[in-house]
Amino acid sequence: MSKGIAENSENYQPGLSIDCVIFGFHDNQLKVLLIKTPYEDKWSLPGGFVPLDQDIDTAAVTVLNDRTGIEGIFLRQFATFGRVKRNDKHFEEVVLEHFKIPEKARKWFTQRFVTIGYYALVDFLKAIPQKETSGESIEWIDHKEVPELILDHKEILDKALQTLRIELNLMPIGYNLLPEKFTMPELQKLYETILDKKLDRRNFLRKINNIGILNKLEEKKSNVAHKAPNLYVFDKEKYDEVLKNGLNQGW
Amino acid sequence: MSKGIAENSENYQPGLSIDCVIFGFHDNQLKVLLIKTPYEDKWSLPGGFVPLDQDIDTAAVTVLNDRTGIEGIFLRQFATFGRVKRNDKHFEEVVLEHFKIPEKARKWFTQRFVTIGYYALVDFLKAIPQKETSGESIEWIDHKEVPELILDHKEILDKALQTLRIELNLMPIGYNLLPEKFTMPELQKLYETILDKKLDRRNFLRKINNIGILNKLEEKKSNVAHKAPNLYVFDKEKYDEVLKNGLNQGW
DNA sequence: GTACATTGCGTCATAATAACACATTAAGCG
DNA sequence: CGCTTAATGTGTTATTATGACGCAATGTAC
Repeated sequence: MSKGIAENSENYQPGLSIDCVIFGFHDNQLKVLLIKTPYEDKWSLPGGFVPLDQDIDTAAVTVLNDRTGIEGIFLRQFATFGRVKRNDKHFEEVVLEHFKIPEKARKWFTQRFVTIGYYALVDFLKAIPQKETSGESIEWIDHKEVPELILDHKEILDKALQTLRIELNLMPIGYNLLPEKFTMPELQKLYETILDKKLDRRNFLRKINNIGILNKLEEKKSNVAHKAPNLYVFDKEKYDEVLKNGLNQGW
Repeated sequence: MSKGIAENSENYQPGLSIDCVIFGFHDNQLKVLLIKTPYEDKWSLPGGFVPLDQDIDTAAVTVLNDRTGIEGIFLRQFATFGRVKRNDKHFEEVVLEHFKIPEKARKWFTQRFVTIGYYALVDFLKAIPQKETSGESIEWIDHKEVPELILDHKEILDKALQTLRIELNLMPIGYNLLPEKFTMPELQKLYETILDKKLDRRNFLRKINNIGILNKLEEKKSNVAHKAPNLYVFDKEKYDEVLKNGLNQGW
C-alpha cells in the first residue's frame, strides 16, 4: 500500500485492492515475498490498487513487476476476499497516523476494501525484492515460518497455497520456479515442499517423465557430493501445451 | 441490477457487483437462470450489488435466495472480472435512459464496475424463478442455447462452466442438482451434459459407486418405458466428507 | 406372445500406481 | 588406494484403476 495514493485517489477504483502471494523456491524451501510494514510490527503481502484505466490483471502484473524487477511472470487470480470485518478500524488508525495522511484524504483509507488475490511463481534467483518506501523492508520468507500478517493476509496466503496444491494436479509447474537447468531431485523436492509430503523417487521420475515435458541433457551437475545427477530442461513448447490443456482428465 | 439503488447508492460498495451463474438440471439439459433485460434486447446473469455492511458471500447468497426462492444452496465464488473495457458506454446510456435515473444518481451507474462471479447448483424443481421488476422476465435456458448476453456475461458464464467441469474431478456433485431420489441413468446424464461427452454406462456405475456416496434403494422408478431403473439417494454424511476432502489426489 | 429399448451385472486386456531391489557413481577418509 | 557412505539411475512386481465390451433380465408396445 503506497502513500502516494492519498494525493490522487480519484484515479483509482474505490474500495478495491490487489494482493499478491509471490512464491519462490530456494534452499529446498518454498518462500513467500513479504513486506515488513513500517507502521506496525506485522508483515503484509505485496499489494496495490487498481487504476481506473487498468484491467485488474494489469494492476496485478504491475505489483509483481515492481516488487520483483522481472517480467513475464506466471500469475493467476485465485480468489477475492470481501468479508466486512476484514476491514479493521484499529489498523486504519495506525496507517493514517504513520503516513500522516491529511484529513481530506482519509476517506480513501477508511473506506471498506475488497481485495483480489493473485498468486505468482517466480525464479528466486532472478527476482530481486524491491522496496517501495525506505521505511519498509521486503524479504523472502519460508512459508513455514511466516510471521504475523496484517488484516486477513494469512488467510489469503493459505488460500493461495491451497489453490497451488490443487492446481499441481491440473497443470505442470516448475518452469517458473526453477532455474533453466535443474536436476530431478530438485524438481521432486519442489513438489514435496509444496505438497508437504514425501514422494517416492522412482515413481516420481516415471510419472513426471510420462507427462512428456522434460528434456534430459547429456550434462550432469558438477560440484556435488556423491553421484552427480542428470540435468534437465523443460521443453517449453510441450510444457505450454500441457499447461493449456491440463493434466488429469478424471472423467 | 436494481433501480432502487439509485436512491441510496451510498450504502453500497462502489464499483463492485456480484453476478451469479445459477445452474439447474432438467429434461437432460443443463440450464442457466437468465434474465431478459427490459432495457435492451439482450439477456443478463442475475446479479446485484454489495451492501457496505455485508460480506461479499452474503451478498451473493442474497441474490440467489431472491432469485430462486430457496435457501441452503450450493454456491461458490469462481472468479472476478475487471477488464476496463467490460464497462460499456453505450450500455450505460441505455440503462440510464430506460430507468430514467436522475442526474445526480447517474454517477453510480457510469462508474467503472468490477464484478465477482459466483456459480450455484440448484434443484430445478424446487427453484422458482423470481422477477425483481415487472419489466423483466426470468427463465431457465439450456446452456447450449444461450442468447446474446449483456456486457461480458457470456465470458462469465463460460468461465463458470469451465470451473464446474474442472471441479467435477475434485468433488462430487449432484446432491444440489437432482431430486432426492434419482436413477443412475439420470446421474450419468447429468455428468454427460456438464462434460458434453458420452460416458460408458457400466464404467460410470463402477466409478461412481467406488466413491462411496450413494445408497441404493429397494425401490424402482415407476411409470417408465422399458426396464425400471433402481433409485438411489446420496449418503449426505459421506457426500459432505468427500466434498470436504476432495476426490483425486493426483500426487 | 414377440420385438425392442433399456437396465443390471459381469469379463478381459491394458494402463497407472505403489512398494521395493540392486547396481552405479563420486566424495571423504584412513 | 581401497573402503565407506550417501546419493542417483534403472529396473521388477503386485495391486488397482480404467477402457472396451458381452449377455441376460425387465418392462412397454404391438
